[in-house]
Amino acid sequence: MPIAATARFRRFSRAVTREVGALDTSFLGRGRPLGAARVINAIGRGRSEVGSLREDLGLDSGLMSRLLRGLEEEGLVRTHAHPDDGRRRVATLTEEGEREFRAYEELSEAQAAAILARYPHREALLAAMDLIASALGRDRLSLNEIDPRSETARDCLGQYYAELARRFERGFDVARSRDPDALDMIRPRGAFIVALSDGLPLGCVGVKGTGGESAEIKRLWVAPSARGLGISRQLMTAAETAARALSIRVLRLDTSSALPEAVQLYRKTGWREIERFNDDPYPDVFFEKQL
Amino acid sequence: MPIAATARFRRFSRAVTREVGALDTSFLGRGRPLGAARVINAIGRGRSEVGSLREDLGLDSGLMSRLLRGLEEEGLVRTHAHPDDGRRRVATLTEEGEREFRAYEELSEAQAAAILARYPHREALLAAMDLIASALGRDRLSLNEIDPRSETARDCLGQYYAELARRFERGFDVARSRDPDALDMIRPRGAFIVALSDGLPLGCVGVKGTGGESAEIKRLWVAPSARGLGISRQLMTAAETAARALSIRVLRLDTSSALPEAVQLYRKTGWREIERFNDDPYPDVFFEKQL
DNA sequence: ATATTTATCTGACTTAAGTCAGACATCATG
DNA sequence: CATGATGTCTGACTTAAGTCAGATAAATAT
Repeated sequence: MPIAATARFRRFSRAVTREVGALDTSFLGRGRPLGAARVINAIGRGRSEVGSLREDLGLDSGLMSRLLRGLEEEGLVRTHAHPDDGRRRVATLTEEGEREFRAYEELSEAQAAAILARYPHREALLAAMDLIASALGRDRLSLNEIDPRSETARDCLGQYYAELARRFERGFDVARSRDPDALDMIRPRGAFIVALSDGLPLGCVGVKGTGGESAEIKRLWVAPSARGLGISRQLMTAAETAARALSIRVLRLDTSSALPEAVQLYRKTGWREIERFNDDPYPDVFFEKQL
Repeated sequence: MPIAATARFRRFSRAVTREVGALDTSFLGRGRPLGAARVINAIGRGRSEVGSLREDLGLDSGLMSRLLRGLEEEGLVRTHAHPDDGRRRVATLTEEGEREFRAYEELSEAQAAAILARYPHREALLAAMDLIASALGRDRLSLNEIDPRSETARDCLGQYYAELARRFERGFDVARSRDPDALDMIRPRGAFIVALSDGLPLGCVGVKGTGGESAEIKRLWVAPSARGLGISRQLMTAAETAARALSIRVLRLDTSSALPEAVQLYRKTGWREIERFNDDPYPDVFFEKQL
């Protein structure tokens, strides 16, 4: 490792903890100690079982318990036994707790906006932040099957089309391509999978079913900031698993020699190149895989 | 502001505080509370007056005092009165304190290396980190006059030459260019100034004197990760100030139309384009400024 | 020379955070 | 249904961090 690398890393670490770290350690001025504020936020984000809360926040069970009692007394949280296991407890926010959670969210948004407003070249700064967040958080990636008509899915697809437009010499027009019908990518015919990191979509893939034993892989995309982290491979594995669960026996896909990384990936993961099987004007390479 | 910007920022902030922030809040396993460790590090980095220590670490004077007493008892720190002002106190590390400081540095380096080792595409990751650190730390930039033969200066110049080689169509060879003699960029003939952010050099500029009333500006360079933050302008201002202090009345410089940002900057800051004044093969634009 | 300001220090607090041992109820298993 | 394991809770601690009101001594102003 070159000597300078750690120096650069440490400079980054200092700059960030000074400017950004304060954000996470601040109580955001709501008159509540950090621990309690963190619990409210964790519950607000969907962590509800006490055990997983504890793990998430890295707290001792005694401390966790006391924090929850405190929030209960404040009227922000209610706890009840887990329906399947009376030992475990589940915490939920009361209406007032929800309000408090939203107040924290708004303050946090406002702080983020205030910090960003201070710097020029915001897009470059954000792109660098995306890259770092993706690299650091790569083991926290979650693959979720969602509705291809949902906002998250449309967000991914929009970025996918924009990228194709940039990559193809003649541009790309969705209308001219065979846009898979959304219903073909919903169970039981097919599936649509997104890779989420901390809520932000970083990639997607669709399995477009026909109702029979064959299906097509469509719309494989990974955000530029998250490339090189093996996300496309994870997405493809998830897509194949989903296809198997749908009793699909053979998968096909079309792609383009203008996307060499994609072609490479398919070659390396057991796909066999086949003859053209459609008359879509954009693709010029075709693959098949038996499951 | 687009809605997504704050979400991206917050994702970054979470990822970073989780992975990197822990570095700064950890005691690095030396059996000493964080506060004391931070004091050792601040002194080791050259903060010695108690007042500036306090400001740097953001501590109450009582707390600061107690931390210093603790470290004195441990035999790591010695304090004595400031020679010019008996009220102020100056803290220095004892030999044992120095050892302790180096131990912290080594642990911190090792942690940085361990984190970096986990990620592929290290150069891209580090470039993103540089960009962010420069943006966040831009008000912490310090301009220092140093010896052009020092390691820091040679580091800057090396990057400068590498950049020229990339930018010029025919490449760049230092030997073919009129490399300013280092002695001409040291007082009393001239000066060499670097911009340091948290110890890392982000830019440089040289004032190459002749011994008379005129001098040349040479080697203006800013690290790619730190462009667009106004550093070159700050460097030029510092160079002009240094030139005035050396009783120089007229500054000249040569540059190239292959470096449009530089040409732009000179035009905007009171420089007048003049005729070619040397036969260096690389430059094709020439400027002059009366001080 | 005296009064005021400034930099640091000391003592007496508070608060947040975290640890540990044991209590208690519930679940899984023979 | 007895047994041990599991998840949560309570009480009794410790430690780190930080606050605040003076005390003290040196510097500066009047």
